[in-house]
Amino acid sequence: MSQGTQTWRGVRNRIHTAILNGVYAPGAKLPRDADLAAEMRCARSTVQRAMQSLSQRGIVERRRKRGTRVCLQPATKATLDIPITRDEVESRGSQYGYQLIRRSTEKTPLAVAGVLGLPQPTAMLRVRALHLADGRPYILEDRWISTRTVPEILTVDLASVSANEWLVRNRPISDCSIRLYAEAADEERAQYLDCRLKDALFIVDRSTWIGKLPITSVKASCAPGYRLLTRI
Amino acid sequence: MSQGTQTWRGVRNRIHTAILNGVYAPGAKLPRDADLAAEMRCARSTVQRAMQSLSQRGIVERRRKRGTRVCLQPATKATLDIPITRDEVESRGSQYGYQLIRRSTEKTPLAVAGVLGLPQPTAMLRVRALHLADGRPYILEDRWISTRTVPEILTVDLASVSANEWLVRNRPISDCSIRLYAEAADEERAQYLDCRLKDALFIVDRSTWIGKLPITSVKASCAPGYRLLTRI
DNA sequence: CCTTGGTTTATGTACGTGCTTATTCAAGTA
DNA sequence: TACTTGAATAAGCACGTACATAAACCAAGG
Repeated sequence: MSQGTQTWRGVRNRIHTAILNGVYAPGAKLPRDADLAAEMRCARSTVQRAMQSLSQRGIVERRRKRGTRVCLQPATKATLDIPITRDEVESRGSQYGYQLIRRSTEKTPLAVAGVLGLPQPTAMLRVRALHLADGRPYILEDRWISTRTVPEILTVDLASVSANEWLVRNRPISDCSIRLYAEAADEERAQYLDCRLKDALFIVDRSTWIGKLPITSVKASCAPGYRLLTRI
Repeated sequence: MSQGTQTWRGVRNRIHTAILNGVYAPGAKLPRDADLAAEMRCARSTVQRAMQSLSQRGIVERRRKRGTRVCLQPATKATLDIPITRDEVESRGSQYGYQLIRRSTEKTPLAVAGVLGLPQPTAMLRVRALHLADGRPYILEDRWISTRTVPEILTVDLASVSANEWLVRNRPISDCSIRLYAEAADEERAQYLDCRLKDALFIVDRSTWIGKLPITSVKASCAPGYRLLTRI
């Protein structure tokens, strides 16, 4: 039964194609799991497994008691991998380099306090650093780290190990929010990234928390030519 | 036992914190499911459910016979929703508008044939269109559609319904590849997007297939100020 | 007519069993 | 030495049952 109708993938595909063929219109309610199971001649748990996959993909929506319905607004769901920068560079076969630019303690700007959910600007550790690939600028990061949540960061030698790496390897996170956008290079970034003023930069703005406690917020400016790809 | 150790979330959290606390180092092998289940006093299937979640998040890697090991290269995994542009605009509370710019049949450039996996440039339907939010330019799309895979597209009135919408609502896809990057506005895009030459544009370059057959490849240039956010 | 509280219903979760399948490892063979 | 074969192993899957929980529905009471 490698591909048969009895496997949860098979059941998922049958339900999916039924939806795509209009057997169940967008917004329509599907039969209850038990009935589908009977129809498909499989166990309810197999239908459940199939439905789990379909709802993760945003194809159906399931609510207790309300039942299962076909999503009204289909959206492409894509998964992004944002690895540690060192790993990203090395997996491309390049030589990784890292350079600390500045380390200071400052009050967060309102925007940073805002995304981190802080009621008011707070003093945090600010770290600016440059990641290099084969000696050429790759990503310039401007990072704020909460010294309340991560006091140990003050004892780390950020000239030899990047905050990026140290945090990922030492601090669990429970929540993460990412904003992606484009921005023109200002003078400082043009200098560090070795590009021209107003060149289009790809920006990855990421904040992380453990529970409700903010850990860090980074604005990563990627050198021109950078591309972020989705996984499958 | 809403939060107890017997629920799969509970088990997942216990295993996760054990990993984070270094009980299982990166790359290390975890006990087999059955042993973990005994240790946690739960069924093996509960451990399986927990592991399913952990491996989806990229925290552990599971292979038959090889067992479960902690991932070596932790990467933040984020999920992007790319909705139909109309839905995106309307869910922000704006008025959606759409305007067809040009519709033609041309041979695909090498780059487009390349991402779609075609051995050589092929004639396809090319559609350029502008999506508007509250009457202002929002996204300019330059789309190629395979008339071999989707011949019906030739009969669709693309002046009244966007290809984006028609395809999503009428054509199932099995694979999708997305590239995100930044690019400077050229003269044509500056004109349509009502911005200045060389302004930084956020680009979403997306290709879709059904099986091995290419459906469409779009390069969407977003108006300055556009931000793509991750879901949760 | 509105509130309230119980009943019903459909999904969510837990468990244990039995079987399948990919992979490794070691022994045996050319 | 290299290549094949087979046994052992650990995850993957399917099933059936039992119970938990959220939400919708309905009926009784103020």
